[in-house]
Amino acid sequence: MKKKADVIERCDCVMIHEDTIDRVRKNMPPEETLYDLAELFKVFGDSTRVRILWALDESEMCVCDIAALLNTTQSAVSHQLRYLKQAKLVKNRREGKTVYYSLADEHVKQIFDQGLDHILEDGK
Amino acid sequence: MKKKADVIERCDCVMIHEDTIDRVRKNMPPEETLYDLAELFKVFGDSTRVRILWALDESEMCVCDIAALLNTTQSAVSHQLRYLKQAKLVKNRREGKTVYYSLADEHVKQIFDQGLDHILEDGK
DNA sequence: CGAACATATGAATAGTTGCTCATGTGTTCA
DNA sequence: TGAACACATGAGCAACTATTCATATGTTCG
Repeated sequence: MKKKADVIERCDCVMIHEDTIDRVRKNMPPEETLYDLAELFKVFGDSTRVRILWALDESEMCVCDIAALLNTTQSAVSHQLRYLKQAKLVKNRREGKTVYYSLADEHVKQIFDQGLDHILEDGK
Repeated sequence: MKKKADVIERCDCVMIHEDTIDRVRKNMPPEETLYDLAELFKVFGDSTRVRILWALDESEMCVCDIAALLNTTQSAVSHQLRYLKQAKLVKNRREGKTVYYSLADEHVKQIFDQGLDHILEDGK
């Protein structure tokens, strides 16, 4: 059947459940949305960034404070803060020589809590 | 002061807010927990895996179906499914030659929804 | 058993990423 | 103005990752 060949371009199997595929496809968000979603979670997928975000959820902090807290370098923290700012998850304000960072999104803690649920639940 | 030198090993700045750092440190979860949390989000940080998980939230599917739906190869899907299974996010059952995968965790959709909130909110 | 099919997996590769190191920018203060 | 400090940033590198390709495993059926 020609239709099948059109739909399945890269799968080397014979399609088994075409109705399922069509139904699922209809209910899926646009591919771009899922791509953006993955990009967001990529931000949370690094322990340095997770620790920074968790710290900022506790208190506004300057770059030097964060570096000391995480026992890493100022440069590494600064690079990650730039990343986090691009993702609109943190904001900053300057006060003299010091730049204070804080959370820019109230979802962060909620997302963390959902993730913790998973981790703690099955004792992984 | 000697104490400062002990605390700040890798930060090349003079510590400014020692009280803030101490307070935040007390309220932070153990480092291992935050590491595990980052590992979990790393799973969600890839659009192929996000699409697989979203699809499985709609319906149980076999490997071939998923590959056709995502327009990718059976091998790529199979590799990612292994990853997802290790993360305890999917489970599978065999029925003859076919292996059906489904979600193993009801948190997945909730975590996705939280993430979507962030994306849609500020029109990123 | 052997062919056909669905899936799994190991090795190789191209692309990505997080850190370090060196240096640049912006601010304060003497 | 220039030294000192906090922070930002570009280049380079080592480590990781997602896919592809080839092949192996497991199942059904004639």
